[in-house]
Amino acid sequence: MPTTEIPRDHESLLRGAALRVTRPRLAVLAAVDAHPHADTDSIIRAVRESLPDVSHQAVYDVLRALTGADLLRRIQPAGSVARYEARVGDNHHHVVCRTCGAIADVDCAVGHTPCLTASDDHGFVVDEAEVVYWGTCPTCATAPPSVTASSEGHR
Amino acid sequence: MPTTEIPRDHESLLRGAALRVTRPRLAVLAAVDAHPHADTDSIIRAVRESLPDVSHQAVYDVLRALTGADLLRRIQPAGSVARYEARVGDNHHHVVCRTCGAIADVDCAVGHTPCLTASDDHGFVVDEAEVVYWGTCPTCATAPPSVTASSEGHR
DNA sequence: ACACTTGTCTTGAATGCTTCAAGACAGCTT
DNA sequence: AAGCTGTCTTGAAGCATTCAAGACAAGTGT
Repeated sequence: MPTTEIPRDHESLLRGAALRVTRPRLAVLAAVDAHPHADTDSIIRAVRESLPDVSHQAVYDVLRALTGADLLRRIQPAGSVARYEARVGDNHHHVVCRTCGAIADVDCAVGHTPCLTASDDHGFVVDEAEVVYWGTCPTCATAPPSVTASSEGHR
Repeated sequence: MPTTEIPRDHESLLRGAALRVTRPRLAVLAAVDAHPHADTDSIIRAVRESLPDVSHQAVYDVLRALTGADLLRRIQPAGSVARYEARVGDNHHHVVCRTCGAIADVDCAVGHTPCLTASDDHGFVVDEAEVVYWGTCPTCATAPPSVTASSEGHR
């Protein structure tokens, strides 16, 4: 994973979305590519490895611009901060660990937006069905239940 | 049927969950019953109509206790604050309006936890599948786009 | 009934993610 | 190269939620 290389891929992505090509934007795209499902803070730290002086505000701004242009996807499971991923266009879902918050991708079980059909949509015009699988990741499942971690669920 | 009460009343619900019966808790249960999908602030205001002096902290605490006892369900669509509903036990999902944030219930399309089977669970032990349908509610669909709303972002 | 014990509520403050605002600056077009 | 427009920097505020410690009341046993 050559992080020093300037990926022309990202540049054309930005141009294709009619967005200006700036170093913070390229760095954010690279950071999200390198760290899927990373939260904003991780992205900021990753970006600052190549651009030490970017402001957090710039990152927030870039993330919003890229999300609005459908170059990035923002996911936010309940109880978690905002996270971003570069996989867009395909409709895939996520498994979230209740214990540690780890996220993994899950391709749609049936393959072609099956859940999009709600039984009764109450007149809503539905354009997306988001599925979140809640469970326990392998690491937390095998780890011995610590006092602090196990009592998180209900006190 | 001499002494048997319908266990629907809130007091027996609390006792059944080994929780003390207090006025704030009864008021919170009543408020959530009256306002499905209400956010914390709405619940606080509703509770204070009958108990003007409850602290917000008490409501947060009660909501956490009731959620932990599975008497309430906490839902939190991305970009929204925490909301609570009294329907528990059945696995139903939600439609969320992108514009105004309105939420409506949707019974599971297939009826018996169908989405629980992920194509590849990455070793996660999945115990729940949460589905959120994103779209536009009837009100926002018919409402003419306001100046402020249209300039928010292009989508 | 009475006091005891434990969990609940009140008060007050802090935390942290995210956004707002105004000016400086740089990318893109002519 | 000049100008325009959108982007980045700086600084600070907003708001939902949580933490902490003490006061208080709901259950429980004598």
